[in-house]
Amino acid sequence: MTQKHPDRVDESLIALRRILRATELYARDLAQAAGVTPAQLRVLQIVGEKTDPTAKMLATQMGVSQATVTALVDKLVARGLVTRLTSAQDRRQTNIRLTQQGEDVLEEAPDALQQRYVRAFADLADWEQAQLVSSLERVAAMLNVDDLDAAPVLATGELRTTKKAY
Amino acid sequence: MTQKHPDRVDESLIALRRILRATELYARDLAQAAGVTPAQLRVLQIVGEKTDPTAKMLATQMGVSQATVTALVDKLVARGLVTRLTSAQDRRQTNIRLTQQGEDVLEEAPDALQQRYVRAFADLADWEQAQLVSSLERVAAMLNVDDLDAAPVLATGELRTTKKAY
DNA sequence: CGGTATTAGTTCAACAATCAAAGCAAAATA
DNA sequence: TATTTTGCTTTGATTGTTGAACTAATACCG
Repeated sequence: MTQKHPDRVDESLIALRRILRATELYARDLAQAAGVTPAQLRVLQIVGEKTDPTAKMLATQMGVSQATVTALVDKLVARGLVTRLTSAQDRRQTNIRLTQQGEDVLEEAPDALQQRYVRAFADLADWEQAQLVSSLERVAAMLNVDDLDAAPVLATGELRTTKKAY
Repeated sequence: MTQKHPDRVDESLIALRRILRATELYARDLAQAAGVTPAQLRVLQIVGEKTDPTAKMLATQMGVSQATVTALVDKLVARGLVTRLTSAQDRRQTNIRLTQQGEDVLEEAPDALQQRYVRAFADLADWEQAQLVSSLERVAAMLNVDDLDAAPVLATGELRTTKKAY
């Protein structure tokens, strides 16, 4: 395929990088405002979205080891933001649940970045919204890590030697 | 303005989170493959992009304190990947420069994620590329990224603009 | 000039995040 | 029942991170 605008891939990468950087930097301020660390806030957010996730689910979702989740949950328990519940179905499992205090912390987290985004999104025309969703989902699919994980060994060597001039 | 499709903002947020998660998770694998930690790889990448940045510039770009940069650079110096140079103009400043070994590490980082993205991007039709760039830049603007110069680098993968060899 | 303030960077002490390895208890399997 | 697997915790170690105190160089101001 002929590439008419070789700069575009750079432009898209730059925009992506700016998005990543903005969200990453903001995550720290947000966590600090919530009175917890960024990693702890991530746990709180996931626990708030799912219903009583297990430690395993948290580890998978966050991409860290179970040992790390144990340490993080320990601290959240010590702060009274979550509780551990031994699963009735499988007593090896531990469900993590928000306490009222934990819900309050999530509730009061002033997620200005997301709010600003939501507001700006709402101001777009209908077709612009549709296009944005379509583009973001396409990028997400293009970055899909699951596919990378499916063939890790093949990826490295094959992709590096492939000279895909564009 | 009337919102005809209230689900769309959620869809876009979900897609954004997938993008963030994919890049974050992949960053660790990439750093491990490069033989350094994620934070250290970020330093290497920034040093590789700019020309002899100061510690202050690194701290600003990464969004961390100078003390953190000092610690990170210490380890990279110990591994022989960068060197410290006292600035001639302002002898308070320290410029960080890649060693040959540091350049090698960057060069050999098997950034499969970015390569995958670039290849997928290249396969898009011309108008699709244009739409994608437009959407991503719009999102970046919506996040109010009045940011400094972002390099065309995705997560931890380096884009070699001079060679165009993905 | 000389004195003071600012800036760049390091050091230090403390805490948070992270993981591998080992261990333990419960469930699954044979 | 015996063995294996699974889910989680504990332990021990390393890295990342910061604020505060410190040094050195530059800038500012009378």
